[in-house]
Amino acid sequence: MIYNTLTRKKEIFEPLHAPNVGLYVCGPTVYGDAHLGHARPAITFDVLFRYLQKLGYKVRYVRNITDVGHLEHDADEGEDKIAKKARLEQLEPMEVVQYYTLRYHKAMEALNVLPPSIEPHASGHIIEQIELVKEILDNGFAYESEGSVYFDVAKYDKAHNYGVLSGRNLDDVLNTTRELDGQNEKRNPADFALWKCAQPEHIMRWPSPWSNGFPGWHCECTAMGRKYLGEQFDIHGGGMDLVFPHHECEIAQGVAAMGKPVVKYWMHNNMITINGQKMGKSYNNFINLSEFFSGSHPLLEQPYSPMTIRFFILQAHYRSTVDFGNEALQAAEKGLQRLMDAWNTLNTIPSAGATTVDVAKLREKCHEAMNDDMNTAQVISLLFDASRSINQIADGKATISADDLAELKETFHLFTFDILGLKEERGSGNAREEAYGKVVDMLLEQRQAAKAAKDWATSDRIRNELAALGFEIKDGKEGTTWKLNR
RNA sequence: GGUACCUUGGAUGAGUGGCUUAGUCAGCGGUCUGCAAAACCGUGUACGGCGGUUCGAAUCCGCCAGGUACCUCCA
Repeated sequence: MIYNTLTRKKEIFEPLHAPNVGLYVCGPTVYGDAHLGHARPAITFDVLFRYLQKLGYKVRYVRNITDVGHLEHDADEGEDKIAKKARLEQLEPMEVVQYYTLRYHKAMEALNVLPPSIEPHASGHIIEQIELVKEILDNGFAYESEGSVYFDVAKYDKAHNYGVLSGRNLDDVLNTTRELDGQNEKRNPADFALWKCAQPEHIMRWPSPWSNGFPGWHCECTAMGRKYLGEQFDIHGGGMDLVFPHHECEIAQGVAAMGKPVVKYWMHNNMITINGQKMGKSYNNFINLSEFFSGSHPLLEQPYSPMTIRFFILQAHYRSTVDFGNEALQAAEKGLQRLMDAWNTLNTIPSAGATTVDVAKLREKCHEAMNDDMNTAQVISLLFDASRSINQIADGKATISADDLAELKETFHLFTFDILGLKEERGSGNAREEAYGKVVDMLLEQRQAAKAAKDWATSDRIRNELAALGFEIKDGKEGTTWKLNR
């Protein structure tokens, strides 16, 4: 069962072409560093991707990189964000795209988000987008004006129904649309651009039958979704803030071009808030993921590891807002540690005759929770229940049979690592080396104390055993130093 | 103004008619321990307000209060 934004109900998930599943998720616009808000859909749909695969589906997961097309209305011209940033930094647009795409991938990897099956760039699918615009024009749901092409919302609304996803009706949209650039080129203020004629200073542009320009910002998902997942596919996901207008327009484009709805299930994750307000670029209250990892942001009391953030996000249901807070993050950090400790304990506990833990029921309830619109919070609470049982066994207050122990290990691993995508974090290379180095220093302090007490047996033993491990100990005038010869 | 949604204990956050006052973190008491830590056991207070439906509501309905998002690029 998954919640479908289109019907506002939980529905049984039935793929169009089982065992294949098509999943499309709106990816980032690569003109800035990924922030906590970007982590939410990436992690949410990563878990969905993982779970569907575990259920035996063959999933093709498409997550795009938006590197063209988003108009910026607060700028004086209809210049897209990538191009604007590029001019400011005196870089080629594709240099900006490359830079932030790599940074995004790095952050995703740290969060243990699996790469999608296909990660198409909008700039690499201009031809498909032009094709889409042509089809909509041919079907009469668009018109050309001054080199740009606009979607005729009023005409579409009569034939089909505009606003099915967001629950709007056209009159409301008309009454509330603000004055925008190029409004005079449109027949109707609610019409949206399919192709935009480029202004002279606009550096990202492509030739088309209408003008040198660039595609409207809803085209890419429709065009690329169709190319890789077919004219109809199962699930389209993204943040709730994309419901209108982005996804609404996608639906309209798809129907206008192909005559039928493209997507069967629409899934939307909720926002992450900070002091009750959405975290976003436009509010200037966002915290980059790299700042979380390093703790370098005034609002952060300490660094938070990628897994802490992943766990923090998964502790809430994906359709609920989650409020950022140091106290909450610290609670997540400790909770995650408890879970990981339990896993390590699980691998050491002995089995004995009778079982006092109902492993089969645990597994069943975990599946139930996942099947109930991906209730990861519920799954985590069940894993904590299992952790308590594990600790009880370790304490000798409960027992488990060999079969059940194996089953528990498998179940625990399946949900914790394979489906929720958590992983054990040990310190990074440098942090570990530093810690090991300090241990050597401690031993040398012990040796120094032994030497001071003229306990030569102990001091020599420490030196010889360290030497055997490859540590060269050098007693100098200024004290003892060491290095590792290996 | 329109549309959608939210309001659960010190913090966070599941639940959506009785089977759960979930779980985590924090607090308190205990067991264990040379001391600690971890672990285990026990423990408190919650469902925004007011009505209604019902044998029974945090859960359904209505009204009120407060809040958020979208309507403009946004995850």
